Amino acid sequence: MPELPEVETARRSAHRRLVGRRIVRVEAMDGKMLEGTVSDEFASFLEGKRITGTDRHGKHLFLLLDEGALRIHLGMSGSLHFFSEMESTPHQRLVLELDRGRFVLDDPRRFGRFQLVPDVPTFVAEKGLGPDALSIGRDEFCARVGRSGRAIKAVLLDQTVVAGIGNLYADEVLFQEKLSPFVPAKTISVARLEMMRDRAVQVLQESIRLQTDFGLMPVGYLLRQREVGRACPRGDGVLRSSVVGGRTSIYCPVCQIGASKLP
DNA sequence: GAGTATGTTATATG
DNA sequence: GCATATAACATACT
Repeated sequence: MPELPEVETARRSAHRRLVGRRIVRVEAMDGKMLEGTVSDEFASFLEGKRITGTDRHGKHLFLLLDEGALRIHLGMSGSLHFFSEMESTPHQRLVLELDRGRFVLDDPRRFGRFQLVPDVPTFVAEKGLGPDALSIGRDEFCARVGRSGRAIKAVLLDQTVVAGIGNLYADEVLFQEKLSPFVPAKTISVARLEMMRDRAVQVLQESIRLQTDFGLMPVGYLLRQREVGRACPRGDGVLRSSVVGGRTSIYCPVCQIGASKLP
C-alpha cells in the first residue's frame, strides 16, 4: 500500500512504536530485497544500534539510527507491523527484534527494498530523487514538471521530477484538475501547473489525514470509485482507462480536457 | 488460464 | 548521449 500518503502513515506509526528502541537481533530473510550489503554485514551493523528518529522522502521511509539510517521502500505490497509477542505475518522479509517488541516488514510480492544509508540527503542525491511532493514549492514544481514534453501523467509519476506521487494519486490530481493524462506537460500553462501543485499537496494531505482510507475520502474524489465503467464522480461521463507512461490511467473522457481526442 | 495490480529499473528503441 | 517506451521482476487475486 505504498504511495506518499501510505508511506507517511506508516512512518508515523513507526515513529510512535520504534523511536528510542534498541535493535537486539536482525533477520533479513530475503537477499533480493536487501541492497548495498550482504545479509551478515547488514545484521551485524544494525545489532546494538538505537533508533533515534524517522524520516521520509517521496515513497522512501527511513529509520534514523545513532549511526546511519535504514532505508525502507514498500514496493507494491509492503507493509510494516509492530508486535509485542510471538506474532508473525505470512510474508516476513525483514525482522528487527527490539529491546521491547519487534518490527516486521511484510511483503508478499517482494518488490520492496531495504538498505543501510549514511543519511537521507546523501541517499536522495545519489538516487537523483526530485523534491518531496509535500515540500516542493510552486516555482520549482512548475519549472521541473513544465520542462518535459512527455504526457503529464508520466511526468507526475517520475520520481526524479517530484518524489512521492504514484499511479492512483496522479490520477486523482489530474481528475480534480479536469486535465487529460495525455496532455504534454510543457503545453500546460504556468497558472494551471500552480493549481496542480496546490491540488497535489491538498490531496496528499487529505489522504494522510484520513489514514489513506479511500472509503472515507470526500465525495467527488476519484479514489472512492476508481474503476472503469463507473460513473464519473462529477456525473459528466463514464470512467475509462488507457495506458500512459506504462501505467493504467483511469479518467473521465468527458470532463478531463483533451482526453477524448487522443489515443 | 488470462488478466491485472498502489513500483522501480534494466534494456530496447528512436 | 539523451529521452522515451517497454519488459521484467514475484505474488495474489478476480
